[in-house]
Amino acid sequence: MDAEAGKRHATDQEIYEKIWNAIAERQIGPGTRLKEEQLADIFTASRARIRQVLQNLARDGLITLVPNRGAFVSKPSIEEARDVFFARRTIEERLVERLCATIGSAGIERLRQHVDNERKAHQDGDVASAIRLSGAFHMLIAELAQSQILASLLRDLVSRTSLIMAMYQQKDVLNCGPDEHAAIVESITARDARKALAVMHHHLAHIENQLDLESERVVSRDLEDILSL
Amino acid sequence: MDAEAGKRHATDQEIYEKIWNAIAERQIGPGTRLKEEQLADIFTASRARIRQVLQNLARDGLITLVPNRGAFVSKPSIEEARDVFFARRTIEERLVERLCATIGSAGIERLRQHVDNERKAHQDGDVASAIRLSGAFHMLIAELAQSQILASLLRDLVSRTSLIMAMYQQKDVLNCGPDEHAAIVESITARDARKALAVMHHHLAHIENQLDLESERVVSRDLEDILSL
DNA sequence: GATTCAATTATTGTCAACAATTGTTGTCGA
DNA sequence: TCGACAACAATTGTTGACAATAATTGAATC
Repeated sequence: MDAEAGKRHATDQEIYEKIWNAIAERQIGPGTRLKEEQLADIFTASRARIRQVLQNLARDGLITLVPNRGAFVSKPSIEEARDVFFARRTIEERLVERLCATIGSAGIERLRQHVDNERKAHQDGDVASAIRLSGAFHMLIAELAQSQILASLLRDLVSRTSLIMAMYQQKDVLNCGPDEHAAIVESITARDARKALAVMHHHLAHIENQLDLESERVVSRDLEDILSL
Repeated sequence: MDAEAGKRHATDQEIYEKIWNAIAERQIGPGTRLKEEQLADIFTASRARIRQVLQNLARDGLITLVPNRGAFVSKPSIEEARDVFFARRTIEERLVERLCATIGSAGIERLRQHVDNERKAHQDGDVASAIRLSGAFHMLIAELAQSQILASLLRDLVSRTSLIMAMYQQKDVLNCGPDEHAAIVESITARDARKALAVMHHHLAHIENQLDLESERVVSRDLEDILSL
């Protein structure tokens, strides 16, 4: 009994999440300008709080703050893109390695369930869900590996990856299909750390190799439509 | 011709750095309360900007923001401490591995020079410098490895490590002596990735094993003395 | 017609005052 | 003497207004 009342004031965290999601799910394209007042109107919050949130988003590399100009959704360069994947391999290979040693049956079940959901979204052609779940799979691995820190670091990297994909991915290639995720789960289940590490490496390399340096589409729809959900 | 004039207004970045350093170099102890107005006075800045800086520090885990209560220097639990070291091993092992493949003679020279400086501070009994340089060594490795992202992630982890040491390190054991750092440089110079990784692993494990779960000294001097340098 | 420069407008950066919250102190009663 | 309660003080949270800065428009000149 709090979620009604027309429109309650959103907390900083909620505003952050909304914008974060909108970017990570590629609803707001790279390069889009984010005006403070505009956001303040949308969330019925003061500019000061929006400002705080933007600062945080900038710290995660999702937006870029230009002094006296404002906030723009980041346009990662191809070098930054490769760096993101390097960092992801570093972290995620270690995570699956650890998972093989520590995961319990409940964890395995959660992974399987998740891949099933991914497969379903994929079959239904639900692209938005597919993208979201694909990122969530990697976050689930981090969560199960019980490293709070690496999980939070990876969270940022995954969202940046979405941004990179929005810019550089060839349009006909879908995200990562659920099959590679299934392979990862399989080797974790078998507790084969060597293989799990290799499969994860392959998976991330695969995504990276799909990058296309030419295309650079900009989406940029009206923010109001997206964020006021 | 700008550093005089009584006291120029410090930029946000500078304020952040000053506090960051004060914490990382263990001049401000864990648990110390950071009042906004107090800091505003010290830096002759408005509370709004201090607030912004505190938010950023909180995001890096250096301070903890309690709603309606204020900012406190974080007191990492022993579990968080172990997590930090796990994350550091993950990142730094990968960094030295890469360094073995990519470093040039100029980079090697910088590493050697740095270790020399460390050794000097160590011999002179200059504890403050020793602590600072010890952290800087790890940051130098990150910088030379040319991964912007891992470098910035490691930066946070190093500062958290300082905090952890301030809380849990047995008092007579010094930081990490320069010898282990020298060993790391040596194996990098030899481009022996296997060994470099092992030495780095050992080095971090060594530090972690020195942690003492009992002691929990709180320093907490007067902030004014520290930050107004 | 194109270019430079000035005036305008829109947007961000900064600040100081006000509101809300929390911790504390002092008082009253058992 | 101890505990509960109420007024107080100290600190954070929020807001709105104002100043500084950068983009834009329009006019004048070549």
